[in-house]
This record gives sequence, C-alpha cells and structure tokens, in this order.
Amino acid sequence: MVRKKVNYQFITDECARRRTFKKRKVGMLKKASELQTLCGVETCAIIRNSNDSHPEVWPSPHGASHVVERFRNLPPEKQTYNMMDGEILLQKNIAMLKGKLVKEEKKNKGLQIEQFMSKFLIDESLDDVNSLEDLKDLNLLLDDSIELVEKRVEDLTHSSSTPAAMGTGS
Amino acid sequence: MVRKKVNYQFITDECARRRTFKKRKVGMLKKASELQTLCGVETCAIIRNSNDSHPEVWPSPHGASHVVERFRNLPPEKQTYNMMDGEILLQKNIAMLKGKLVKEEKKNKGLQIEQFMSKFLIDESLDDVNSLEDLKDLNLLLDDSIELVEKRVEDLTHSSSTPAAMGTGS
DNA sequence: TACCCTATTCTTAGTGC
DNA sequence: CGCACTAAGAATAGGGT
Repeated sequence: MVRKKVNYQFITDECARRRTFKKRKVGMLKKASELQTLCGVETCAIIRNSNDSHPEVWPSPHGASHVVERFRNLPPEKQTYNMMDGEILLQKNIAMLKGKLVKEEKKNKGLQIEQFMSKFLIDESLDDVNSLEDLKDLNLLLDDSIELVEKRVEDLTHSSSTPAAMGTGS
Repeated sequence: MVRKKVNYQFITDECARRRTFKKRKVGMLKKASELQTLCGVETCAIIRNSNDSHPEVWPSPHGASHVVERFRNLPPEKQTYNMMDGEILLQKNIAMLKGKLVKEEKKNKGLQIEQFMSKFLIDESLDDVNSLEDLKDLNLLLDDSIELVEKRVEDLTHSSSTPAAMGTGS
C-alpha cells in the first residue's frame, strides 16, 4: 500500500506526525510563496510547534518592506493623525525590540516575528476600521490578562514620568 | 488545452490573476487548517491584497487562546521579569485596542489582527532568544522609521508625564 | 461575478536507505 | 536525522455556464 486517503484528525503516532508536519510545513510555505508571487499580494504564514518554542515564520522580514515603506510615504499630516498614544507606545516598543536585537547580535526567530508583526500592526492602524464578528470571544479571552497588566502599567506610569532610556542607544 | 504548467511569476492578466488568487487563497487556508489539525500545531495565515486594505486572516481569534493561556499561567515572578517597559507599553497598547474595539462594536478584521498579533508578540517575549540571520536587513529597513517615531515618542513623553487616559475607560 | 467541470500538475503518505 | 522514490490523492488552470 502506498497511500491512504488522509483522515483529517490529529495523527497520534508521533513519528508519522512529525514526518507529516515537516512535509506539510514546507508545502504550506511554498503555497504562501506562490500565492505572493503569482498574485502580487503579501502573505505571511506562522506555524507554532509546541515542541519548539519559536514559531516558523514566512516570509523573511523582507516581505514586510512594503508595509514600512507605505507608512513612511504617508504625508506627515496623516502620520501625525495616526500617531495616537497607543501607536506611539507601540512604536516605542519596536525601538526597544530593535535595541534588544542589536544587543543580541545572534538574534532569533521569535524576535523576527516581533518586529514583523509590529510592523504589520502599525500598518493596520493606518487603515480605517470595518466590522467583524468573533472578536467578542477574543475580548473575553483577553479581558483578564489585560486587567492584570494594566495595573502594572499604571504603576509604572506613576512612578516615573520618563520611562528611562529604553534600549535605543547601546 | 486544460492546464498549463504554472509559470511562477506575477500573472499580468488581471482577470486570471484574481481568479487564481481566489482559488489559491482557499487552498492555502485549507492547508493551514489541515496542518493544524493533523499535527496539533498552531498556524496563522495572513494574506494582504492591495485591492482590499484589510487582510485575510486565518484562523479566527480562537486560535490564539493557547497563547494567552500560557502567559497567564506563568508564575507571577516570571510575569514580572518579562514586564520590561516595552512589554508593558505593548500591553497598554492592547488595552487601548480593546477599548477601541468595544467602542466600535462592529469591529473589523484589521483590529482582529492587531490583537491577535499583539498576543503573539507577548508570547514571544516570554521566550529566550536564539539566533537568526536576515534580521540585519530588517534592522536597516526599520531604522529610519524608528528614528522618525522615536522623536514623536520623546515629544509626547516630555509634554505629559501620564500619557492621558488611553482609551481604557470610555 | 460565482460556481461547475476535468485534464493535468502538484502534493505527499508510505517506504527505503 | 536527512534525502530519494513513487504512486495515490489533492489542488487547480483553463474553459464553460
């Protein structure tokens, strides 16, 4: 026997599962690549394997260049408009991430994702908002963890007005 | 003739390109879904079509639940350890996004991505860093835009010690 | 535009090394 | 672990409605 019809459920046999994972991962990233090339769209694929704490990301960060480009090409007016507090803080976070990065020198994939996604985030912030459905669930999901961190945020905000030079310089 | 061997370059004919896009988008998301089911991993696929400003995201935000769960289950000590300024600010940004979200009520996909990715970001921050290669390029890419926003960040930081109630309350 | 069809290419399960 | 092979099965280009 050479090939069974695939039964679409979790593959219990670990060996077979890992083999399938490796093959299909490549296949999926290939599909992402092809779609991008053929149709001139930006694609991003993330695969988190619980064994490996660092997700596989496609494409390489180059794929995000257009996003940043788009941001930088906005008229200053519109840039300012989009520079709400939250956005600025997020950008600050990117700066911090970058500092961390330079320091690490050897870098890592997790960080790669952070930057890539941050940029994505920025880009999305520039667009107007439409509507969606299942965000309600996400809200519930996030609710508690947000409360948790908000306390810490408040604490920090009160204790120091300038959050100390954050990793921007060496 | 029914099917040519695919030439992997941008499809210039717009009609054919859109057709291919639609088909392959479905195909890719299916692959993502299958990989997730078969191998028990988390996958995420994002497709940005320049025509449509809002990317297609898979899966629905539910897919991120594990990530948040993992964060919340960390011992407080480790949570604190990871609560560097940047992380906190990022979390603050999430809070803001959430407020924005609740306010919008009808929400949108762009925001969905923002939250999903923010969570991803947080999760990645919790892990140690390994090494990678092409981050250098990304750094260069980001360099200017970061400088640009850092100035704005500084400006804001100096003008107000508490960055004004940020969307958390209505 | 969206869906249907089918020949053909592409993907990949199973296997061996 | 990696790579190679092969045939079954899945995806899809081109066409039609």
